[in-house]
Amino acid sequence: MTDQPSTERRRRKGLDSPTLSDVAREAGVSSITVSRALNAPDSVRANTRKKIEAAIDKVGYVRNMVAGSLASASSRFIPVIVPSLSNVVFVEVIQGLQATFEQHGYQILLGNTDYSMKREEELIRTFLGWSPTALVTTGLRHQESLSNLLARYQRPLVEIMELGDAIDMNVGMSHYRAGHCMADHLVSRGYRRILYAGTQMEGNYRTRQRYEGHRERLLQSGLDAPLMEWRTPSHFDLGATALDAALHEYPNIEAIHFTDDVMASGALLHATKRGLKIPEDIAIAGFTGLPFGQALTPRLTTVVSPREAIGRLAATQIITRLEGQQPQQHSIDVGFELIVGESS
Amino acid sequence: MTDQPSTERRRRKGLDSPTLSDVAREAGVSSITVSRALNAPDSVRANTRKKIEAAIDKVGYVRNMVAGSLASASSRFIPVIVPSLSNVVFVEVIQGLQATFEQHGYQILLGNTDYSMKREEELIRTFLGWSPTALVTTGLRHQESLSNLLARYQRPLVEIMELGDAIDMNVGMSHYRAGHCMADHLVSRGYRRILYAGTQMEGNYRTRQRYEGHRERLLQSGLDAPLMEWRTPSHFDLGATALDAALHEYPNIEAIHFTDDVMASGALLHATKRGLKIPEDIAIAGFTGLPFGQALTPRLTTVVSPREAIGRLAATQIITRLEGQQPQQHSIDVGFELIVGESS
DNA sequence: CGATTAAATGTTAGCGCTAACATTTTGTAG
DNA sequence: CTACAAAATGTTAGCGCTAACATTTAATCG
Repeated sequence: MTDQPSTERRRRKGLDSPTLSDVAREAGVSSITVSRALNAPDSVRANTRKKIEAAIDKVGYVRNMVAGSLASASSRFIPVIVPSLSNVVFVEVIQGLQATFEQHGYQILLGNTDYSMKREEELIRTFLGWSPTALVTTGLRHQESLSNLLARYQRPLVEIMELGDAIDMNVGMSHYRAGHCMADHLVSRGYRRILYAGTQMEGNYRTRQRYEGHRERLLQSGLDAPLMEWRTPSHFDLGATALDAALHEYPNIEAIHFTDDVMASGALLHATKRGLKIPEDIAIAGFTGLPFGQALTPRLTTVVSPREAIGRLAATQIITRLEGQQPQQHSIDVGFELIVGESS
Repeated sequence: MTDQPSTERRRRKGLDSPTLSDVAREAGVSSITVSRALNAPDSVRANTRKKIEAAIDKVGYVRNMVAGSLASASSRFIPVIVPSLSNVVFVEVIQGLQATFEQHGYQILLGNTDYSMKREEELIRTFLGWSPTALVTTGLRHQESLSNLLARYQRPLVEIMELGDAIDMNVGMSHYRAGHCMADHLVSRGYRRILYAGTQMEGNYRTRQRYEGHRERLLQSGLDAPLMEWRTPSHFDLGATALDAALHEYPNIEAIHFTDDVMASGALLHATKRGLKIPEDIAIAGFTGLPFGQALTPRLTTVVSPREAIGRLAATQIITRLEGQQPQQHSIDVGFELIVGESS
């Protein structure tokens, strides 16, 4: 008769840690007021806010973001999908994104596709379960089912790295034009037998877009546009291997336009070691504008794009939209710059 | 009389997306069974599972991870705190962590401290609000208040990169011994006037631990252990600057032991450009074992540690514990390897 | 083949927070 | 000092899922 068994029937493990109501009780207000003090401090009187802050300290309150996200159906998470972390380019883009998002209280959920569109879709589907505030993914090409999904997505979405028909917003550059620009440089330097060489052109199709631009420019001058491709990831040693292979396959080649600075630098260093004169015996060009390419002698000719800026701009586009405004433009061309070193 | 206004009083925005119960209704089971089919497929009969899977497809169910995390008080998030993303070392460690965690369905929450212990504490406190499953942070030194917090943390915790008294578990190497090892190499090569040079030794105190080891070895042989330090982040150009400054300050110097391969490579390239012979005029050594250091001529002498393995091992330690077992050892020494190039 | 046990499924009650609406307090003008 | 609007705070009811216990169904055995 003394107990009330039915009342006590179930008990959840309930982390003993204090909750909003503990803080509220301590501060002598209701829990929604504490919630407001945390989420919109200006909507609470300074005096009340002070009491709440004291109560938070006193009880050692740690905010439960999960509960908040469930109640508000939004999580302050922003998934960022990149194809690789081995390529510095994406790391720098991420840094730009992170720096900007952090200032606004958003947290990146990093997803790595390894250049697989299937993986991209899986990752995005999983991340959607976290009620993300917005979405950032790499490239404009996706599996059809993912494109459909994204087209219906109601929150800000930025596709980065390239330019074109974006689902929502877009920050990037034209890889076609970058390839065209480098080819133009090489042709105008007087090189005629120019090889395009690199790796992973299936998965990283932007590499191939640069080749298309390159090819177009060579054809304009009535030149052939030979191509050599490797399947393994880009690496310094592969640059060396590629140079040997290229000289074997095309003994008269005058210039090699590599898909990236890593291979180009590897080739450049290897050429020097082989006693080849650069650019007299062979000219070398890269893409990306990595610091070590510019530290070499001769300096590597390359095309550089503002990688961290891509991240910052993408984040800014999203923040603008989240603040209820429309960004100036839905598509931002960050452009690129030709860096002419002594390697060409 | 037809309406029931009181029943309809409030309505939450309720994302129209289907929930577990929608799936359950469709499959003709209860929602907990659907939950089990997702979380522990083996606990549901194959037949039932099939019906549920069909229902999921039919209604287009997307799992709400937030609700699940709240109900279970655990989120499958594992925060990873690193001091920098500009240093490839940490990127590779993250790749190792991610690869392993992904296989087990855990998601990294990436935090970047910029070598600030204050920032580290802020990040961890925020991440704790996400009910993380475990925690990974860099280094053994933290703000006192954070150390106290972590000491009370009830879930797996790995401190990476260095060796010593860990709060819970530990994966790393001895930076002291690495510095000692390189100094030993240089001394045994016959160099006597050896400079230690590098950057950011306050924040990245592991750099200084290597100096301590270096210094100890030189003192053993009765040699001086001069030190030059810059405040700016490591960079190829800084390596060049450092070389000039070192030769100006210590005209007779025979060898320079740099804090990292980036500066060492920058110095090496700059020395070659200046017409200095390596290692005859000046020997150069680095730390990290980055690919481009090994692509140079002469190859850079350096110390390499298994960076991705650190990540994989740290993740494995955590997984082991989450599976209810005790890992073989709480502290794992991944060691390091001296790579002797032609630069020393 | 009924008794016993194990496996599968169901019922109920929250997890800790915030949206939506309700009420009280404060500020301001006449 | 009242009337009214605006600002601050409160009440209530979930968000969508899973822990804990309850019940049903299938499997095993003498």
